Amino acid sequence: MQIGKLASATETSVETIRYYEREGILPRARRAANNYRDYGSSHLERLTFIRGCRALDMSLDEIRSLLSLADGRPSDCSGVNDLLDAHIAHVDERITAMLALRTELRAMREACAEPADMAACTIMQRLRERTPAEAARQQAHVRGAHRM
Amino acid sequence: MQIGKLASATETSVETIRYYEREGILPRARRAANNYRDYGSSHLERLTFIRGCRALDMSLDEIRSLLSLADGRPSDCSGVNDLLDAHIAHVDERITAMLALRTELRAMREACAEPADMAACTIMQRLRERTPAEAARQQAHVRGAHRM
DNA sequence: AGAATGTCTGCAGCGGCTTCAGGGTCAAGG
DNA sequence: CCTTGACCCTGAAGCCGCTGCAGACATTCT
Repeated sequence: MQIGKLASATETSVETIRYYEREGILPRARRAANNYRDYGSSHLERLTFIRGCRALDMSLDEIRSLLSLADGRPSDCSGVNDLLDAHIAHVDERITAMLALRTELRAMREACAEPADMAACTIMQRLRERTPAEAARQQAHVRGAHRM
Repeated sequence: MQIGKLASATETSVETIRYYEREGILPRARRAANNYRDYGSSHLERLTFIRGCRALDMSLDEIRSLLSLADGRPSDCSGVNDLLDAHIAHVDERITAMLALRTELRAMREACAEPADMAACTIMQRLRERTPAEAARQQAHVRGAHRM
């Protein structure tokens, strides 16, 4: 199977597949005589798995962990459960932060129901008056990434 | 005011302030004789505004728009309202996506309540069986960025 | 004089791609 | 045989919003 077929079969772009290979998350394909990548069903399965995890917003590192847990010596799946729990907790945090954000945004927006003069615009006023402390309270978990 | 003081007054890192200057979102400070940046109250206000917007998860481009709306010829604030509406809509989309994501993750996790054999782990099974179509449904709005 | 602290510039790195430049390969049609 | 077009290749740069680092200069304190 050429890369284009694998791409359409998994609804992944060709570039993303090459990126996954560079990242070592998708094993290298063997090459045909013309140097084209040649994929088999194991690649298809692996990539399907990866894309499924990505759709659940796992990081490539989380996926790597999952894959190595799966490939490891026969064991129970408690490591998998733990990883999922941690991921769910992370998603929870983001949801909480985003809900608080929305509440605040809506409150601001409603305070300025009918367009006023720019100088009198309550939205702009509130933005100007924000203290760092207020601002800081939000910041933390809004952004999606898995940084710490 | 030196950059360090501005940084602590706004709870922003020194590097971020210099970054904002490079990006042209914070005007350049005049320089003291020793080439140190020297900030006044207008910079403090501007940076406070910027950080407030960032805490509301606006992109630097959105903030730029807001600032140019504010600096533009005396007008009403309907442009500001529109921008806020668009931003709120965007936040809504992300929340919806994240809630769906959480529902799915929880369902997966619960299906594998007590750790089983890896081969039998329902979590791993579901990850393996995911179709691209299923995966695609989520993808879209989970990620935070303002790309289209 | 030396140490600690602050500032300066410029550049590289993060994640997860996406895009681009500049090429090679191959099957179908004229 | 030659062209067209669809596919493939590599390597590097760009996206966002920072963050961190290296190496140098300034200032202040002891």
